[in-house]
Amino acid sequence: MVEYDSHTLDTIFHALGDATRRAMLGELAAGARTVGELAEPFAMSLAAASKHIKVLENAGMVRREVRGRTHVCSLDPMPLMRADQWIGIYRRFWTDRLDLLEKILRADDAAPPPPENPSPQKKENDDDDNG
Amino acid sequence: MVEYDSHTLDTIFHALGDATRRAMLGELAAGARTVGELAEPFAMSLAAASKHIKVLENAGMVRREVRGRTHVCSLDPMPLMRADQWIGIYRRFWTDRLDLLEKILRADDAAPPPPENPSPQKKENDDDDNG
DNA sequence: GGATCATTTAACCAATCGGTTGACAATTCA
DNA sequence: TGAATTGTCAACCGATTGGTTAAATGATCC
Repeated sequence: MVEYDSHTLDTIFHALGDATRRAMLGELAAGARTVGELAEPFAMSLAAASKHIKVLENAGMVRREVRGRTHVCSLDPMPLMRADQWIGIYRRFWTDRLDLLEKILRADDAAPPPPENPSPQKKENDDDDNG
Repeated sequence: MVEYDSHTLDTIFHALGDATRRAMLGELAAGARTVGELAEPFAMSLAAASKHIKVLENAGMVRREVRGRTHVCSLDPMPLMRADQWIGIYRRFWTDRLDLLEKILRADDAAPPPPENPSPQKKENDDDDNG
């Protein structure tokens, strides 16, 4: 059984909740980068970028190797794996939904279209509650 | 090609970055719940819980159906699918790492231990660490 | 109609966030 | 040695967050 430390997930998801940090991870996916290289694409001070990197580092997604006066950062994917595992609990919900959609589309294709029913009331398929 | 609207991902990951909200999603995975039911397990005011629900709703993960004076919430998994797709880009990084680890462990099992690797010195804790 | 229930809204508060600038530390180069 | 490079740290700022309480809204019950 996978154990999810909620504080750890807090920091992981919080780190992912910022486009700058996600872009930094994307850059690191292509290989190791110095702090300056990671900061360069963004219209912000080096200090601000440095803070973002620290957030990623605290979340465990970035490792840092101090090499002389430069800090070389690299991706550690394990926290992303943790996040993926958490989300994975819900995978069946969207696969179920997509399967159902596919089935409906296929039936639509084969049969004349049923009368439109855009109302919020659920009709014949109200047995798909997820309980 | 999947397109990732960065603001959407911001709100999704931000919504997931709070243990209360993740617990609410877990509850909703078991079926629809009223606002009061969702709020009940938490040591906070109903108003605070209502705000959390609104964050989830704005992120698209919770749908609300007003039924008389009660609001019935249900899970919409599609934003979780979006988050999963974004994280999925990095999947190969951790699977590669786990594959490598497995290979090393297998070799370790069959042969005498190789010289320590060049990373920062770790105390040897090679006791039964079941991954 | 009036009380009660379910929930939102408004106003407020302290803490955190994401950014700035300026000073500092360490390393490298001339 | 002195100057430039690389990056962090500290202090500050305005916006947002996560919580509170009190009041308001709307539906239901008697």
